Amino acid sequence: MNNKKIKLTDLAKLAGVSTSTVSRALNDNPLIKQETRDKLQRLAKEHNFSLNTAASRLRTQKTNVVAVIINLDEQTEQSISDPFLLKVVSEINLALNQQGLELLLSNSIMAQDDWANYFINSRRADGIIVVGQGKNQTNIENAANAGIPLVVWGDPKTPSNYPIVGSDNYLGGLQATTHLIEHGAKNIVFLGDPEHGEISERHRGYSAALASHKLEQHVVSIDITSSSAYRSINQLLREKGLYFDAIVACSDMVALGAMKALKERYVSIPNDVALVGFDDIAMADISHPSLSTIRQNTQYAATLLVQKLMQQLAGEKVKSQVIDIELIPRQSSKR
Amino acid sequence: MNNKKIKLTDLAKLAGVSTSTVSRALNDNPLIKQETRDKLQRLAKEHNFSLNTAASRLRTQKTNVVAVIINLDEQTEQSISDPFLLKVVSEINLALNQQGLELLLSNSIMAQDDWANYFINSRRADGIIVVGQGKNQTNIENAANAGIPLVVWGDPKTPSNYPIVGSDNYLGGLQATTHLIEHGAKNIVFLGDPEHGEISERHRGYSAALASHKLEQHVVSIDITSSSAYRSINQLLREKGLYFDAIVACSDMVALGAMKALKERYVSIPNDVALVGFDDIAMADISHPSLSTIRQNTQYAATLLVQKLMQQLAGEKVKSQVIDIELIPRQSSKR
DNA sequence: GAGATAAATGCAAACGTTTGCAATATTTAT
DNA sequence: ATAAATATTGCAAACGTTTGCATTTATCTC
Repeated sequence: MNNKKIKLTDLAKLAGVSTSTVSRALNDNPLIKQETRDKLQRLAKEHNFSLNTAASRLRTQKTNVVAVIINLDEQTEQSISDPFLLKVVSEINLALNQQGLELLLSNSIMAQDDWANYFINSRRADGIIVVGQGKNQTNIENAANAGIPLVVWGDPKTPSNYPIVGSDNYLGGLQATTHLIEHGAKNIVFLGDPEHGEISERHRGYSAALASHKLEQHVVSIDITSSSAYRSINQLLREKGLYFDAIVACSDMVALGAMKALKERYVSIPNDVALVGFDDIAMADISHPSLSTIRQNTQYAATLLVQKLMQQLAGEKVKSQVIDIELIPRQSSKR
Repeated sequence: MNNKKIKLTDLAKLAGVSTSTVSRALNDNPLIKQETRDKLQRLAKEHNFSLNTAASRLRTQKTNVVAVIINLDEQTEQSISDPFLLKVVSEINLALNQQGLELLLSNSIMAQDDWANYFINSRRADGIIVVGQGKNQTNIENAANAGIPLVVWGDPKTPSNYPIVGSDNYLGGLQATTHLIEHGAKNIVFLGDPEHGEISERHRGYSAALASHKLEQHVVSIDITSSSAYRSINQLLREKGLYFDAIVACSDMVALGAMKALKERYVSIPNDVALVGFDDIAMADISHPSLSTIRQNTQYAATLLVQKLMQQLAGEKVKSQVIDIELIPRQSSKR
């Protein structure tokens, strides 16, 4: 490794041209003759030179960084345990990179409350992608009101002054429930917290499906974790017995937690209880019986999130967008 | 939102003090009277002011950012599907934040090959945490040789000129295998790629356990994905029948994939085939039968990784460190 | 081949902090 | 009360790019 850190000026001296030329050449500015550009880029590579991003950011007032905030509910440990959220982040990372943007990962510890100030005013990032609406939208709303580029992964039907990209949760809930009904279910439990952003829409879909078949609701409100599902189904069976014949779970992890409780008590799936999850995480296919679920197209969602963010960066106004979901029927609902 | 972006100078004017004083006050420099500090910090908050990180980074030559590189093997889709890696990242994020550091997430798309140059020379980050050794260590070695602050999550027993934090994979493999032998297994399959960094050590442990009991090896080399495991176990059963009575899997996801294949063919777990995984992801406990596994203490690992990185940033030399693993016996190996 | 147009390069002023050193205000010792 | 020591604050020069404008060089046009 060389003794001193080389900078743009040094490179310019070496090449016998001005710094302007080097700067433009390295940024592939067509003002500079192709030949010169090539030569300088080669030189830069040779000398292991990289533009100092701190300096360029200061000068250009752009960072090419996007902050991704995993918006977890206060104490629910959803983030760490649920592969789905992390998968979304992973897809966003890919989508950002394809646009030459970098991803600053953040849970809500650092950012505290004032996202606009912490991320944007401070020039840490050019825009924000929030993953998950959580129960409480005030943080998001404040950021949006501050007029910063912002996109949210969540339920796109939620009325909001910021763009939300997400699945058609209502339809998802509806389809999942209808699917179970069509397979003969009469007493369908909804397992999940109907207060929670995205999930409340799924619950609405569930309600609608039941209503149109004159069936009764059975809502069991729990945290979005498999262990919470496991415990509550266990308790239910103990205290009330098997009063239901199907479950619509608010996520696959929740469904899998429930599944375990059922299997342990020798409740047959899908014969005694049919089951549909939400998300289509890898485990849904791997579990046995495999889990019927509503697939969310995270990859498409990620590109859309990034696209909408970039449009905002370019000054355009963008709107929420609903992404189609898809029912993936597997063994857990086959009778 | 205000019309103009306010800067340090403006704040200084507002308060009737010099910029030096404001700068020091906001950085809580004890040179400044406590009273003044409080006043200025309050003023900053009032005016929604945040230091421009681009400027400070340029001036201080520090970013307080750490790049985390998910080091995935060329085409294996491990990263996206395996919850374990993402959990590690999540823990690292937490550990970094607790130290006031931010996390720049990167898969190897952006960074190309020259990590030192891309992340450090360019002042994108102060140091690098690499998650996973992969099959090929040259990228890591190059970065290390460039003399940049670097820590790797991997197998700490790998000889290297950079510090590696990771579980005692050899012992893990040994314990998993011994555990199965003690429960009567005679023909134990090792399911995983013995060429791969961390896994090769697990394989060595497996070999050692077999050797000391005079048992024969059965290595089935596969990608680190559940679907790959599913397919290969299926194929094995079809082509060779049930010639084994236990499996040591190189990860939980792999174990779960295998489990599915077994269950589908009505091979009883653990009676016909006992199973031990590696990682202890959430699903291990939720699967049915629950999966015995070797738990990796990711949380401790994360704090250690961050600690060692910070020591390097402070100029110290640090060494690799082995983290204890723990056998978690569950149903999949109980006979 | 001269004048005009277009292409390529250079000059120098920002961008918004931090910090060594100098300067001033405050306290302490005598 | 004065000198010396200490606690606070201010001055001004960096940090390494980018970019509008001026300048030089090459290419046309007639």
